[in-house]
Amino acid sequence: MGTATRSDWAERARATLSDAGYRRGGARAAVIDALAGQDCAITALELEDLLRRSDAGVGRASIYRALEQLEQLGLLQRIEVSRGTAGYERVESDGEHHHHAICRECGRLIPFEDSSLERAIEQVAGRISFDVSEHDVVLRGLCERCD
Amino acid sequence: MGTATRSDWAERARATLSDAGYRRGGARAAVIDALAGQDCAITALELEDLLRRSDAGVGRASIYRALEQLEQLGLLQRIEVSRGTAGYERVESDGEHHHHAICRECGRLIPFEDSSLERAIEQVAGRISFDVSEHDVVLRGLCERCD
DNA sequence: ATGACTGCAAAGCCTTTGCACGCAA
DNA sequence: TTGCGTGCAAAGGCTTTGCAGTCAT
Repeated sequence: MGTATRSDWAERARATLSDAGYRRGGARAAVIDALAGQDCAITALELEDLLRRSDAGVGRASIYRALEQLEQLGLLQRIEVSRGTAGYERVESDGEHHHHAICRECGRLIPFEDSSLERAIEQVAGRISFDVSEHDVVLRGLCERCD
Repeated sequence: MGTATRSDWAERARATLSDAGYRRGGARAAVIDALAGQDCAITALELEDLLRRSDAGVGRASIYRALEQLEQLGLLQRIEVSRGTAGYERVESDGEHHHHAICRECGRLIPFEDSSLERAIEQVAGRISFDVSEHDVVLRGLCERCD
């Protein structure tokens, strides 16, 4: 109970965009649907590939524009997945989220969750004079395959 | 006692480079000296400006090359300070380090330390099958000036 | 003398922007 | 009909690479 589903996110994204005054369009709809099916961060170029294979294909610029809009509305979180490349993943309405371990050898992303880490971050956020709206933790090293 | 100083870092950097078979050169020496004087992350282009003003000036390519070498030797940590731009800061030998709150309005970096956060990260590192060599925490939001 | 170090310019890569056309409202 | 949404191509910004000259060892 109370568990957010992927379709919930897509629904919320459409509603939020609508409330923000955005119209409907095929490209952005395709981007939203694709993001709804991801389990972890995906880059703009990976998204472009994915959309070219399955659906009709979406212009690269439209993908970047959609990602930026969704990020600004708090529906996506942007993280750096490799030198100079950004990945995006859904922000769930219930605040549930994970962080990433990134393998410096193969670039693989391993997601993990940790409640005491979250607690520690909340406490830090409370004691510094800075209005924290989001946070991100990255562990770097070698994954079990590359070790 | 036991407190690492900036010159210690520069000294260690020179020794580590030497041990790794690198020769001495003016450009890299200037980069090391400049980094030794920084309190927080600095980008390659900021470093270029800094060096052009004070000393003789160092080619951009040499700066990037030096930063990469120092990072690979574990003497620098690379962090994304803004969309698509990397900042570098010293890695101290005693493991002492800070993390950053980044203002989404003005881009300012506010460093902070937190021991319980470090403890939580160590525990996470211990329980996932991933060989963690470094970690990074970023808080995003508004700084007190922009709030 | 040998090969690393450096600087300049050119190329790369991801991302953003300009512009004309199409579609939602 | 209005002007947002889209796609293509071009431009941007940071970073890397090729190459010839210089300097450390």
